[in-house]
Parts: sequence; structure tokens; C-alpha cells
Amino acid sequence: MEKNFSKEKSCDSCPIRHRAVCASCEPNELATLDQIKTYRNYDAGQPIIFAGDQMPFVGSLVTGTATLEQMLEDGRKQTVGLLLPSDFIGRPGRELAPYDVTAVTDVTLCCFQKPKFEELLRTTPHVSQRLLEMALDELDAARDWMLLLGRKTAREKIATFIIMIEKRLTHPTLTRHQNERHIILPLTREAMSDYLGLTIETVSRQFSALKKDELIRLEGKRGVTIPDITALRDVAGY
Amino acid sequence: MEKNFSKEKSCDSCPIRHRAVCASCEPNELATLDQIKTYRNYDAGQPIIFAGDQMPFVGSLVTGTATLEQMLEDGRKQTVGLLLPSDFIGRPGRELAPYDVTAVTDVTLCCFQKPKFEELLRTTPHVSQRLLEMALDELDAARDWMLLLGRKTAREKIATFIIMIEKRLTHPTLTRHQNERHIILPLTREAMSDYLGLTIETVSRQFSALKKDELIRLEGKRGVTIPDITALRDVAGY
DNA sequence: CGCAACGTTGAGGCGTATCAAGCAATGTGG
DNA sequence: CCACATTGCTTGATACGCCTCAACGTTGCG
Repeated sequence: MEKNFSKEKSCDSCPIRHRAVCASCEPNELATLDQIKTYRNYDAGQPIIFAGDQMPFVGSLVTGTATLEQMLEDGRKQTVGLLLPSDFIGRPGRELAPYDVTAVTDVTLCCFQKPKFEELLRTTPHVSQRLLEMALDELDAARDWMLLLGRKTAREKIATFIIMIEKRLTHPTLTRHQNERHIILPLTREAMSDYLGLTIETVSRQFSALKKDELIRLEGKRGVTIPDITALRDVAGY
Repeated sequence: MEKNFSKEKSCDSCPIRHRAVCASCEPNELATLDQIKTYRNYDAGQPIIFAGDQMPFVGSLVTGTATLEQMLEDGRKQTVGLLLPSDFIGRPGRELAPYDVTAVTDVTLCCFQKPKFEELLRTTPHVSQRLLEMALDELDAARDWMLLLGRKTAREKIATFIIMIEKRLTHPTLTRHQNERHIILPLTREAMSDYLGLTIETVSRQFSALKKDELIRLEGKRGVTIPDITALRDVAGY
């Protein structure tokens, strides 16, 4: 498992350099960040943060996929955020973690000690502006997901999820045949069910139904080919 | 209907002075805000902003209640945010409104011209810090609502909603008998159903059921007495 | 091979949506 | 002041989508 990042890597070669919280930093600001950053690795399935615990750090997800999740006492679980490379983890100005964070694939984080990062926020407007921008984007994403959870059918939920993953994982430059797309799902059926407010069985059934209607093809457990993405977009209700 | 604010009111006597985006402003910063603010009034039911339209201003809700809502083509609607006094409306750095904003009671806004407010954000760290803080709070609220929409039963949804309204509207100083509370619902049954991802009929039935179980008493259409708020909290699943 | 983890499929039940009727409060015009 | 319409809410009967429980299939690994 050595596609992980070593502690010595510089920000210049960082794959999320231009999308993460550091995106709009000047070279000198980047140098400051460079000094206080540490990489951490987690294996698939490992917890990263527990809800209610002290948060030792904030940071950016560099590689892999993680989920933000919330539970009810009786075990019902809802995933409230999907963290992909460049997403920010943690909240400056708050002691305790509000949600569980779990690695769903192997994960590398670029972490900053919280007090030092908060200091930076006060002195580096580029960082605090970028963080506000990212927080507002996440707020929009959360609100879009509220429409899905509250009003969409199981079929629409699955279609919306596939479209969303395609949008976030596919490079816009690499267009294949006009409308065909191919993705590797970053989540298991169970993780998808927690994200979509469904059961694992319903997720499975809807994947089968979309396949039967030739809106998707399945390759193994994780691979999905979308022969006509506009057709799938119609099913998603945008 | 002259509980509305006149354009001449100063920030000193503003009811949301210490909770809104201006909360941590110094007197001189407040003076700047004072110069660029305008009050606007809307009647109950009136639209404030349409999704997709140019946003002419940003601002704070001073009095009344408004909703942020999103619609699917076929008319299904989901309320994605409840705006109460001190909440911020609009997003600096974005041209178009992402959601419809509707006044559900008579509403007064304290508006700032967008370009001038954005200028202020760059020059007044107290404002941008406060805005980040508020955005992160809203993000947490949206994520808590995702748990409700994705995993809670209709009964739990109604109980959670009542608890949430009680928390946001009741002054913490004014405690009545230990566990008894009284609220005036700011929303109609229909607006509640859109917020909770239910139908109006289900909302009505669950209110009746909670009443039958003596967890609430209903006074007219909008009044609710909660004889034992801890009991209701148990029903809400917190 | 045997087992564990993940996924699929089927049968039946439950909770909420849908459709429909009626009630209470409020407003309107003759 | 009364007939009538309107709006917001409640209640009932029925339908249906998703959940629950259960069995089975597939893949990967010790």
C-alpha cells in the first residue's frame, strides 16, 4: 500500500494544490502552510474522527474517499457528507467534532494543527476567504442533498448519485464518446444506502432495474458504464 | 401592519444587533454598515428571491420568517432552510440565487448592496469571520436535517421540528414551569410538510397523534403547548 | 476447500402517499 | 345579517413504494 504520501512531499507536487483550502495562496503563504502540515494515512474502513471527541487537527483530504456520518441511538445511520480529494475536514473555532469521519478507501490527509491553522486564518485573508467559499459550496451541496433525501424516489436517488459521482471524479478534459461515461464507485452498496437514506437491498434492486432498462451497465461490483448520460440525467430529475 | 422597520432606524436599537453578521463589529465598522444598509419589507406569502435570478443584495432577516426552497420540475418541493431573525440571506461572490426565498410571515430585511458588502468583507475581518462562523453553523444545521429527512419517521420528524422551533424562538431566560413550554408555530401545515419531506395530511395526523398521547396540546392552528419537553425530546430521538 | 464479506433476489408487511370528504374560521356581497 | 365561497386543517379509505426478513450467489482469501 505505498501509493501513500511521504511526509516530505512539497506542496508544489500536491495533487490538490489548486482546489483545496490552499488554492489561492501565494508562495510565501504556502511556505507557512508547508511548515505546519503533516501527512496522515488511514486504511479503508478505519475511523478518522469520532463524533464528540476533541478534534486534534484540521486538514485536507489528499487521496481516497471518506464519509461524514451521523447516527441515531438505535443504530440508524445517515451519511451527511462525502469527502473526496481537496475537501476540507474539521472546523476552526470548534472544540469537538460534530460527526464521525470514516475512511471508506485508503486515505491520505494533509493535516494542520488546529491552533496554528486558526492563527493563520486570522493573518492570511486568502485562506479564510477560500475556506468561506468552500463552506458555502458545501452548504449548497448539503441543501441539494436535502431535496434528494426528502423528495426523490429510490430510482431517482440512485441516478442522482451516479451522476454526482461522475461529475466529481471525471476530468472534464477526458471526454469519451459524446455521452458515454465510465466510473468506479467509491462506495459499497451499504455506504451508498447510508448516503441515500435507503436500505442496501433497495440500492441493489435499483441498480438492477437501471441495468435492465439499459441506462447503466455494471462491471464487477464497483464499475459502472453510463451509455447515455443525458438519459440518466433525465431519470435523476436533473 | 406597522410593526415594520422604518429606513431610519439605527443599528443600536436593532433587535438582531448581537446575533447577525454584524454581531462582532466595532462601532466604526457598524457605522460603515449603517451607511450602506436599506430596509425592505415583504408581506406573508410574497416571494423575496427567485432561484436563478440575479441577486441584487445580501442581508439579514430582522423580523418574521422566510423559507429557502427548491423544486423538481413536476412540482415536488423541499424546503432546505428556515430563515429566522438574524439569519443571513444571499451569498457573497455568487451572481445567481441558488434557491427560492419566500416570506412565510411578514418579513423585514436589512439589506446591503452586494458589491459594497463584498468590499467590506475584504476590508473588515470581523465581518468575514462572523460570516464563516454563520455559514459553518448553517452547514451543521443542514446536516442535522439530512439525518431527519433520510432516517427519521414521520412522528420523529414532527417532534424534532417542534423541539427545534422551541429552541430557536424561546428566550433562555424565560423558563416557565420546569419542563413546560409554549410556542407559536411560524409555519402552516403545508410549509411544515415541505420542510419535513412529508405530505400535509401526514403532518396533520402526526400532530393529532402526539396530542392524543398528551405529548403536546394544540391551541388554535398555530399554538402548541409542550407539557414535558424532555418527553418530547425522547420521541424526537434526541 | 471453507469461510467471510459483499451483493442479489424474492415474499410479505408497514408506513406514508394519494384521493376524497368534511369541518372550522374568516371574508364577501347582496 | 345571512348565504356562499375560500382557506387551512382534519379524518378516513385505499394504494403503493420501500423496508424487513430470508435465502442464495459471487468473489477473494487463509
